[in-house]
Amino acid sequence: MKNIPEKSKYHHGDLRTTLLTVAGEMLKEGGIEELSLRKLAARVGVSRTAPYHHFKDKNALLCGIAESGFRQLHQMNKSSFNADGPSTKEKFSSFIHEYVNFAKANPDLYELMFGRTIWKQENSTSELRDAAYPCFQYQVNMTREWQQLKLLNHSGDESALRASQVLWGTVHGIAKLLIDGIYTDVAHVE
Amino acid sequence: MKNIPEKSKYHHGDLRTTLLTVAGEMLKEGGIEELSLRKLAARVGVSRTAPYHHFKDKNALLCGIAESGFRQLHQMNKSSFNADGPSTKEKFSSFIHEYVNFAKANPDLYELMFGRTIWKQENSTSELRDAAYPCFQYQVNMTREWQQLKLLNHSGDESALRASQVLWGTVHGIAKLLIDGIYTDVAHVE
DNA sequence: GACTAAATATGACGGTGTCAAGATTGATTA
DNA sequence: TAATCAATCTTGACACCGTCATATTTAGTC
Repeated sequence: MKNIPEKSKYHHGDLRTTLLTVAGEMLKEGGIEELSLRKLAARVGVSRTAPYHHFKDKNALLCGIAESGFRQLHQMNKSSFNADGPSTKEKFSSFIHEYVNFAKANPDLYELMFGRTIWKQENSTSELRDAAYPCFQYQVNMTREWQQLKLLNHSGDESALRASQVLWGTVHGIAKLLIDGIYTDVAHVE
Repeated sequence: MKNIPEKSKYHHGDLRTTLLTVAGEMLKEGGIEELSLRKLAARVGVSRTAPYHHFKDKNALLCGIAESGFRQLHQMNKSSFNADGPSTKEKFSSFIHEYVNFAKANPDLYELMFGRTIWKQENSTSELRDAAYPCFQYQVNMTREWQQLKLLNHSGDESALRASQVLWGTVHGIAKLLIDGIYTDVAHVE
């Protein structure tokens, strides 16, 4: 796992990355309320204030976690959309499934990514936005193609942006209902 | 506003209700992270531990807030659905608008009501469930009627429950996107 | 009027985010 | 090589927070 450490003790060498990784683990284990900077620092084996040299805030740390979540999601979408084998329709279906499964597999991460905590007010880091917006944009692009291929209702003057918002809204809503345990089956999506 | 107090000082007389009201105000003002039991108690003019005689937990207080939110939403749906004047189609449209506007007007309350905080694990109070489930059920019933009136696609063996889940998921997703400021216009919903 | 139970208050404990000031180290440069 | 410096990490401190145990006050009841 670790190849660089084992040398010094004082300087960790790769604290920022380690913090993000371990924080992600803690988020998955106990949800966001179990994620404290102090416990995180203890778990990494570093003093309580060490993280402050890599993240301005707890909020900045959360933004960092969400950021990597968006990159992961974006990557997932790309490889799903650009797959060679399956037909467009199959790829569309698999996109939906993958999206919802991502949310279901990482409920707390998903809630963090799309929740109010990091987005409201001026909380969002510029790095977060740099990771999230391309991800959003990619979904708009996907929607545009699906529209052109008549896979989606291109009713009237519906722009790709609006269609994407509706489509994404639907998927997002279903994902959230799924996360909160009200909806349990992923078998039917269209 | 207040008619009962001004008598004793030690016994508030209606603490539980007051706590819920003021907590709701604080939620609206500063979001959930600005809502602490201590500040709430101070604002109400009572000691820090007084609320514990009316709510077991902070979580129980949050459940109480969400509970009244669900009752409000349920009431809104009922009066919208049972209105006399407008046609069914108009009522359907107004239901959607009202729902989304409710979310937009009370973003933090909405996030609390449908968020992970109070629903995950065993956090939800039985009183909360007693307020929320009928609200959910009512939406299913509304959907069933709309289906029967051919206002919604009754494609194949789609049950009312499933249709409701999809419809509600869509509206919910759009509402959340709206709250987080990505989506700004409420003009087009169908 | 005495008693009981509910409502409120005070004190204390461990946990949290974060700032300020000092200690340690790796890299730079003279 | 030796000195310097900036980055990194630590320790100490502060103000919050949720919550428990205990004492105090009051309202209602017999």
